[in-house]
Amino acid sequence: MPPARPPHPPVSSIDVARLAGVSQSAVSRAFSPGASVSPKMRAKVLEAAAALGYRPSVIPRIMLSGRSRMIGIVVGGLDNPFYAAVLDHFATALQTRGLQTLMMRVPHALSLDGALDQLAGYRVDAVVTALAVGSRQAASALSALRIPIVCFNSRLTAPWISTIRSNNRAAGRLAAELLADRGVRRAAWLAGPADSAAARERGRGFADGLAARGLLPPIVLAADDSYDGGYAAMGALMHREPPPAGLFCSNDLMACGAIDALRARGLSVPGDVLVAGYDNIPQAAWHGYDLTTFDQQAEQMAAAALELLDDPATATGGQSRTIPARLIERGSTSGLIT
Amino acid sequence: MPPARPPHPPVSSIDVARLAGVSQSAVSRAFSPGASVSPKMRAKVLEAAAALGYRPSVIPRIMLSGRSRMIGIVVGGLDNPFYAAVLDHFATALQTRGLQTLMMRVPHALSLDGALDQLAGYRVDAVVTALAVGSRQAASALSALRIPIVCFNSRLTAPWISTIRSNNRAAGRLAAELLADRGVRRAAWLAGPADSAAARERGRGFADGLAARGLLPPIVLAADDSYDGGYAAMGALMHREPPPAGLFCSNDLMACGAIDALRARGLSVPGDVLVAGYDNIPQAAWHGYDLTTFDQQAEQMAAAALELLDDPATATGGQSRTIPARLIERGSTSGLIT
DNA sequence: TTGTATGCGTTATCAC
DNA sequence: GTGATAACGCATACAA
Repeated sequence: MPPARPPHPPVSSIDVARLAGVSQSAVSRAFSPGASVSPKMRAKVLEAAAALGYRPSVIPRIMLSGRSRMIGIVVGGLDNPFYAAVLDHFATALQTRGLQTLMMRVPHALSLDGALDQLAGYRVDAVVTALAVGSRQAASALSALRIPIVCFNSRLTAPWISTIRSNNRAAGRLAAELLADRGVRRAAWLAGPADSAAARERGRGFADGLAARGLLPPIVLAADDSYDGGYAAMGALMHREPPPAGLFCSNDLMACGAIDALRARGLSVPGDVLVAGYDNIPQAAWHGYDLTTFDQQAEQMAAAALELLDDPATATGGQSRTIPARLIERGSTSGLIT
Repeated sequence: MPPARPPHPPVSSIDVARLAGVSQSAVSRAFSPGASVSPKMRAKVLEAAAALGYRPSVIPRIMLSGRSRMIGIVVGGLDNPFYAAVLDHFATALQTRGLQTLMMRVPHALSLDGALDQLAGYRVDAVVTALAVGSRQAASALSALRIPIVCFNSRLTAPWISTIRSNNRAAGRLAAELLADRGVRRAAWLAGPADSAAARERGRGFADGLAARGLLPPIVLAADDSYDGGYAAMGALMHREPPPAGLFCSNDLMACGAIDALRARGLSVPGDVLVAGYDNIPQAAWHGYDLTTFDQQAEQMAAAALELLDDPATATGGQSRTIPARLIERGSTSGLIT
């Protein structure tokens, strides 16, 4: 028994050739832009193709060329608008170049290699991920697949693995200086989950910046990487002690939660507390938050990733590009405390 | 000259067979779960495969089986958290079943057929889209592709095209009743873009519900389908006349904008104006908005779509399923106006 | 310009 | 349990 075919098999070039009374290669040529076909032949083929509803399959092309024109993208949850924006920009950029987006959603950073195994089976030309590659051991497993991989905001580079990063540490320093300039003497750092290297760098930069101004180290709050996490952490802090005058959050989602927690306790932002975040998600610009933040410029990150992948010399990995985060100053840090 | 191959061709089963000194079919069997291979043979093959970094390609399997195990999903912009959530749930559901997500992002609903042409070339097993199929003419073009298509919130069904809908009209009525029960005598409807059939139904239901209570028809505000659209439309209304006591918005994003516009004018929600939205995006639950809304239950919509596609009898289209929207009552409609 | 033949990497069938 | 072989749909080198 032959392998089970789908109930409605797609029309093949042979079907079209039969109907048009020509060879199968003629059909192929009629659909190939630069091929040598007489206009008459092309017309005959296209007519038969239209009658049957024929679409050339790219699958055999993948076998012949060894390139699928599909790029795998691995994301960890689109409930954070920043990741949704990254995916959005990336898919748009890929389509402009005639590439497809094979998307995988993974629950944890740990499942990255499992996802990559599957993507490798589909022979994706490259993989882009917002997830960090945790260990050097995981990296060598990925290197073994010999598929170009670009990570956003991961420190690590390796054969076949490149990195696009935001200048997290400098941004953290800048946040500290901004708050200090506004008169903040006592600041807090709302840290994300411990496994994010990028968030750690932002926190370190923030502490550096405070120290450079002769201020005390920040109160460090650990929280879940979400609106609720920011809300809960800020609420918990205020049970114990008076809130600091300045708050820097490892992302905007947490910052929005923190702001709402402060306001729920009757405090004003920026009247009583200045707040800054990171990512510049759309909600940061909403009038209810008007949040000062750092724009990671997702569009440029996507462009940089494709640039790395386009060039055979850099596609084999080991590259690192830094896209500077731009400070977006808004109302949440405009209150002047003196 | 043979066709240009990529600089680093993937390892094939023949390479593994050569290294292990076995036949190529033995390699295939070693990687097929239920095949008859001796443990010794399997071990030998797996060792050689690991040494070379071999991953079986699914591309030839697609050619033989006629099924790619890829589902195309066409979305129109992830800046709306609702669409991001739909995509998120869908990708998760697909992965649970071992299916891949081939994502396409299209600028306008008009480009749906262009996107489908490309997806057809990749021989996706089905297509799911949150975009509405505009005309019956467009539908017949899609039907010709003979690929199962599931549309969210489109009215139209056709051969190969099924629909998963929210009970928009009933929800609109319910919104009207809720506001009327709270003492609203004069209400407004913040309509989305004209091309959304779902939004139109919500508005019609809202008008129906107001009429059933003997109230005047709603003030209709046309706006862009976004936060800024809601903000601008609400702001413009207040330039002309006093705001209505109740507002129903065709989606949450616009509702958030409208709330911020009201507050920017010194009005309170829900103190002065009651507001309800649609979609139950995460931001609706944020404490700053606390927005009453209708949950479209994206997870169930995704499940229903897969159920339609799983059954060969329903995969060929013409089906319609309704997932009831659940009213989520929050603080934005809690003010009692008497 | 057009037709014929070959190969891409895998699975299924058949003979051993 | 194992190896040889056909087939999937298309693009290409070559022959006509």
